[in-house]
Amino acid sequence: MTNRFPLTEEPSLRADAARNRERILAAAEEVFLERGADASLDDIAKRAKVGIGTLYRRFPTREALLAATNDERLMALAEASRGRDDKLDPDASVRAFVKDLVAHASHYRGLATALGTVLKSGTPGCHASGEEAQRLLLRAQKAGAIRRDVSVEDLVCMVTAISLSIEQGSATKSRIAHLTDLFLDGVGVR
Amino acid sequence: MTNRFPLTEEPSLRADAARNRERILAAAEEVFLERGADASLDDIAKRAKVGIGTLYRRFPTREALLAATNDERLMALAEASRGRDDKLDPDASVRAFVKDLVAHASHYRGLATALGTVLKSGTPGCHASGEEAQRLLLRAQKAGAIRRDVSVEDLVCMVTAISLSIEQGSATKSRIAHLTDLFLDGVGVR
DNA sequence: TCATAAGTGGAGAATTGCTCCACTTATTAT
DNA sequence: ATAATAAGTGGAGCAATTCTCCACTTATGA
Repeated sequence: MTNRFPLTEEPSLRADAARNRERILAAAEEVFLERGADASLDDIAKRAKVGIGTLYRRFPTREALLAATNDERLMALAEASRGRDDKLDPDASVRAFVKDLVAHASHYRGLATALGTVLKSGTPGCHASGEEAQRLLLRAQKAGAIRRDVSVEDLVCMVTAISLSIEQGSATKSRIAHLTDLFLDGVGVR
Repeated sequence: MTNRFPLTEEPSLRADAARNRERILAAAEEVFLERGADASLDDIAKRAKVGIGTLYRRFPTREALLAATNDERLMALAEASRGRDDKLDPDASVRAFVKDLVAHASHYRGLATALGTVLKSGTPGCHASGEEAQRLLLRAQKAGAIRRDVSVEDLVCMVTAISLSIEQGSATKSRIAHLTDLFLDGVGVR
């Protein structure tokens, strides 16, 4: 019962096209991981054993491809959050979610920079994690754990910032935790 | 008595080379402003009426050119901060400095992303603003206005994040101010 | 089995980054 | 002034990359 459609395309693809789509996504995942978000799209097409034209037909822009490759992970992230929030108080839920998102954005080089665009792309996973963020935020605000004037965009901005600083060199685990806590303290009530 | 050397080069350049260097910097400033930090270096060379080889000889990487074009502004920023801090309390000084830096990083598209690299480039202006940030931070920490566990890198990280979110669309003045205040609240003492 | 809509692949044009080196020019010593 | 030379110049050219276009191939359902 988990999404009957391949991933995002509603007007079901022809069998071979769907197969190629998956091949491209798998290849993109690998190549992005090895070379970062600005890897050559030709490389991805080659690894998927597909013409470059096919890749462009299915994913007109690099962002579309990035969004698609991140879709599953974002969906999982949203589900994980929903699945645990009766075990955590509102504040801790938000913290956990943000930390997950930071980990996600640091999955490979360049993803952090693209995160804002990716999250706006509207694929199911992006949508789900956006909704989840909204839900967590509201809950925490009702509980008085987070300031009223903080928006989901603010949270995304934080995650981007932390992930970027991780990318740009000084990337110790403790520093990540420090930055995350620092920023999360900032959005807390005074 | 304001720096006798062109800008950063110690082993004084030949007259024509120094002239060309200035022409490149002026052209780069214009082109970056029009087209963003990822503008074509060929365009810059053309506008400066200089061969592309000359540009590369003087600025081996795009980062070097970016750093050089931002050097003067960063120096001015540091000086402005030094010049006003007896009029402001430690907390307000830091806030003003950070807001200036955000404005600087939003000067053209792409600069925010490069800010971290630029600030590490070691040109006089970068060094001066780094020192000033350190000084302001220490002062505010001694006064108990800012948490002890906040570093200059944390501040840079904040500035990058805010500037990035400005670049990525939603860029109202009020939002900039909001984000800046939000983050600055985060680094304050509890 | 066939008509055709859907899909494919890759040649090629356009852009950009960057190197290399044959030439030109400023500077210094005489 | 002039010659020697160190410093500087320009741009041809190669390599990498993005993206378009269209002649061909293939899945599908009637």
